[in-house]
Amino acid sequence: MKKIVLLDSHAIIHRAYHAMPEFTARDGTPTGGLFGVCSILISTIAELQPDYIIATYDLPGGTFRHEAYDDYKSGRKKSDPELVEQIIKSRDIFAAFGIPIYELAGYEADDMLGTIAEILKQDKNNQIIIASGDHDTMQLIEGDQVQIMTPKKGMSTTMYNEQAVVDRYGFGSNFIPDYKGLAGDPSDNIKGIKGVGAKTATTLIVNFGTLEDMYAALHKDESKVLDLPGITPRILGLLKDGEEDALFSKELATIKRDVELEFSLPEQEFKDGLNLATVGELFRQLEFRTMLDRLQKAMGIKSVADEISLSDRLDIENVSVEDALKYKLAVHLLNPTIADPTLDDILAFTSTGEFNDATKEIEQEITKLGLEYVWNEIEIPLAPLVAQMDEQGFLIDKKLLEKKSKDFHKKIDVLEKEIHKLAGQEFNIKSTKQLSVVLFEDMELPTKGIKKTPKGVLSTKESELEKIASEHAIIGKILEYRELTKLTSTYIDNIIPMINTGSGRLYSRFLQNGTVTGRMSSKDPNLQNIPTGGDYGKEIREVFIATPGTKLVSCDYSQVELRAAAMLSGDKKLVEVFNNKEDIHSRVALEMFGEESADNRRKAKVINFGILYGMGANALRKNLGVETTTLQEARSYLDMYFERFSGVAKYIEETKLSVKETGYSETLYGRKRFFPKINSTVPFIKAMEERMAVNAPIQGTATADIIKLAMIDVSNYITENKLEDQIKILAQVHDELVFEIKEDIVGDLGPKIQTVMEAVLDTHTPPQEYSPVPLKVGFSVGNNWSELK
DNA sequence: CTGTTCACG
DNA sequence: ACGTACGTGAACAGA
Repeated sequence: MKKIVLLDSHAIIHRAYHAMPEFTARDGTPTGGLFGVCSILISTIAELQPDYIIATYDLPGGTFRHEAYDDYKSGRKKSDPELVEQIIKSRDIFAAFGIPIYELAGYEADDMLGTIAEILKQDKNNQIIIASGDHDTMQLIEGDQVQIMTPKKGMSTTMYNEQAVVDRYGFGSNFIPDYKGLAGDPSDNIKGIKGVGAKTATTLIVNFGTLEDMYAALHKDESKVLDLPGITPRILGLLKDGEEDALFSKELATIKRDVELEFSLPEQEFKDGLNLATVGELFRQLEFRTMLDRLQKAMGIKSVADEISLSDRLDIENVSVEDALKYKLAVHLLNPTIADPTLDDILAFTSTGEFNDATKEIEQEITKLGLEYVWNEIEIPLAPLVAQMDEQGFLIDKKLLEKKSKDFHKKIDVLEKEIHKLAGQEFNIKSTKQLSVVLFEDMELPTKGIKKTPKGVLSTKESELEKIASEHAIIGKILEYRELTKLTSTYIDNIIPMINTGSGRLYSRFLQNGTVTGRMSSKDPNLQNIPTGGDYGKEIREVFIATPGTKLVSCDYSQVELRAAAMLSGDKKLVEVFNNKEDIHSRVALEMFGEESADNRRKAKVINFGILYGMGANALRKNLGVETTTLQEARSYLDMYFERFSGVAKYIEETKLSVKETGYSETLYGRKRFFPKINSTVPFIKAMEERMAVNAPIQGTATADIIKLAMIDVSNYITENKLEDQIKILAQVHDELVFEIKEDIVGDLGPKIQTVMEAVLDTHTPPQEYSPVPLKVGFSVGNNWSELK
């Protein structure tokens, strides 16, 4: 079975042009319509996975229909020059994709579609899908073999087969020209019979079939027509008078299927003929940065957009891929605000545009800033491991996930109905704007103490809605609805199509240089924010399963950020607590409140985490609970903490001072983050820079340097002991590594990995003085991700 | 595209 | 008087 997609290029471009904002490239050329065409093309590829794609075009100038009828399509506005320009350029897109174009003077794209479909359907092994912007082409539908894909609201689409046409019109697709002959089609300025509308036309077709058959019957015996419901003597008169109009209109509305054109399927299937380098080059010219990535996703190619364009360009520069990657890592260390730098970011280091000149400059900068350690000992050795992790993927129980999708949708439907009932009206609960109006204007719920969004609308975020939860039962329902729709759309429905149909695994992309603090990030999908908490979170983690014969293992660093804070600050008590293996939150509670009750420990925990982020009194109060804590109390807690843990206070002050002098703060291994606005005269900006400057070394030491070193050491352990087939790293979640380990060896290997991870500071002596603190790694085993931790 | 909300560490 | 606790990615609405 071959799936062949026929594109009505004009319809697609018109739709794309009007649906998209007015993009322009840097040189001012309009590209919005072209962007839309690429998007539609890519989503069509993703959805249908066609074996062949063929495009058709209208040519400028009249068609045989204009010759027959002066007013054909005369009601249409003339196209904008911007649109015309993009129609011409759109041919380049199809050319780059290797999609053949069919067109013929005197005929419309529809006639090409009709003719090509007619030829292709002779082979019953061909399935033909006509992607069209409007409903004109419906008449070409035939059973399930020839179907139409038309746009729905927004960018989504609907498929029509024969049954869908019958459901919609009440008759088969072959009667659509007859229908237009009677009822007309205002969009093409086809008149039909004046006074005959959709209802009458449908009645007549259902009873008589084609126009010709209807008129034959009518000429024979008018009473048969008059017997039909809704057909009055007046309408009969219209039909008799309009016979010529009707037959002419039908002719205009009939798509040709026998245009003389030489057609043959391309020699290669679409995916084999596609040259990514060519398409990539076109996207670069058009400045569509994300498009190549989307195309590769659509085609199920597991590789990175940048890598393709990179290797493509490297041929020209004669530079190895390894070198390019290595210097991209260096560029990120020099300017961590650039996430995942490109070749251009490397070349920006020199005015000559020569790769080799740029590398000389970059190396000097790395040395000057003392970044050699992070670059050579952490980032470079890590790169191949991240690539391995990307390729490994995570096995998913797709059946179970699909079942959960159904269950969750059922619950959502019930909640939606309840919410609409309680509100006394139907509205889009997902729209914060609509929700705000319904709750605070229509239902007049109290607005006192409810914060506004920056745009001045009353906020509907969870923390605000909780304030009025007791006022009305609808609030609880809304919060539950939110939770459920969020989880369902993000972690169920959007994950299902990302599961590789061959391996059943889910492949995320981990970026080793994706964040300013040196942390990794994960995307498409993000495996670092899969829900943990609650019943629903558990349900989602259940579908991440171990490959048969293996177990999932999680090794997570316990309180690694607080330990990093201890190492960096050298605070006596903090270091002592970790060295004595005490419970840090209890100890802080004891120091601050004199006793370690459960509630004091909870408070201490909030304070501990807040300190890491540079929290102020207001924020502390909010997190401890505004009901139970006054601002005074919050202030005194902070004062007390800094008094008892004066080493931490000193570290914070010293960090701020040194950032003002050097412009950066740094991690234990010398990774830098730069703060150009630290001396800002705007108090808020300055304060924010200071908080970030204090947090960056802590976050960076713990969840960038240490975990990255752990990945390297674990990997070395695996290679040294030839365990490559026994254990795989599946994911990194900042302070946690998730592995898949062969069942029979997991009992031995698990603890070994744990030991390796706990030893990273000993294995890699930091390039600067610090106060050593032991690292602790937790360990858990299970058959799915929900059983871990 | 931007703004809002919310999932994770 | 208040958007002032750090770092992410993603979905959705609305323009």
